[in-house]
Amino acid sequence: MPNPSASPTLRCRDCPVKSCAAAILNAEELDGLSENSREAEFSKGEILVHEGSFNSSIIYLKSGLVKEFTKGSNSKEQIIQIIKKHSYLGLPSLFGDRINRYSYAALTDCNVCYIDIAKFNGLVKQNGEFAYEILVSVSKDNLHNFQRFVNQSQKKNYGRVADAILYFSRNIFESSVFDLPFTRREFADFVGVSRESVTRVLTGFRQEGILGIAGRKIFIQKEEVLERISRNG
DNA sequence: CCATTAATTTAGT
DNA sequence: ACTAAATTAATGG
Repeated sequence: MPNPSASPTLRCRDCPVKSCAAAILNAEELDGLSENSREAEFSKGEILVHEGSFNSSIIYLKSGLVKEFTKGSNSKEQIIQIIKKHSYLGLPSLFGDRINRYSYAALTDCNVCYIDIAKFNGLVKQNGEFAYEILVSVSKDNLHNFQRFVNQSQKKNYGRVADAILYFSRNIFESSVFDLPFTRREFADFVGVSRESVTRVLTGFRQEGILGIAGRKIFIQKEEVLERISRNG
């Protein structure tokens, strides 16, 4: 028996990792979805979508971590957000635009489903509950992101880095020990601080005994202090 | 396939 | 900007 990846594609109705929205769909709708989606794998570092490209499908992230980013006018990269598994990529530029406004790159190996955009739009138009779930996720992202950006813009380097560490710990990994999915460069692009400052702040935190750091491995030793730094900027 | 080495990327100052 | 370390790609067996 050759290769298992040649096995028949998993039908959407059998998918064990359906999104909240897809969980709403009935059997026929799911079968319709199956006919309009393709699975694909990406390995760490690969680009899933390039900013500026046509928007021909929506991507559902079955597993892995993805960064959503864009280039500012100074052509510096800005990471908008980290996207966890079981959510869609490309929703911000789905409605009312044919162009992807952001790029997406795999931070870890990923499994995704490409969903034809016409099919996806069709479901949104036909099924109010499906559309509602999509709206919920778009709105939540919006709130979270704006809150992060507002906080960020009001803080200095130490506060921004502390914020990001807490963000990873609480929102992404739900643990006080984790592997940063970022290079220092990416970390800098995420928090809007220079690469040098990121390492300065991190070694500062380590020297104060707030964090343990070994390469990309982080463990939080004094969460209260991090919170205080985050609050006071 | 594995082991070396060369090249590129990353981290820290 | 520069150096050292680490990661990745290329080469040869």
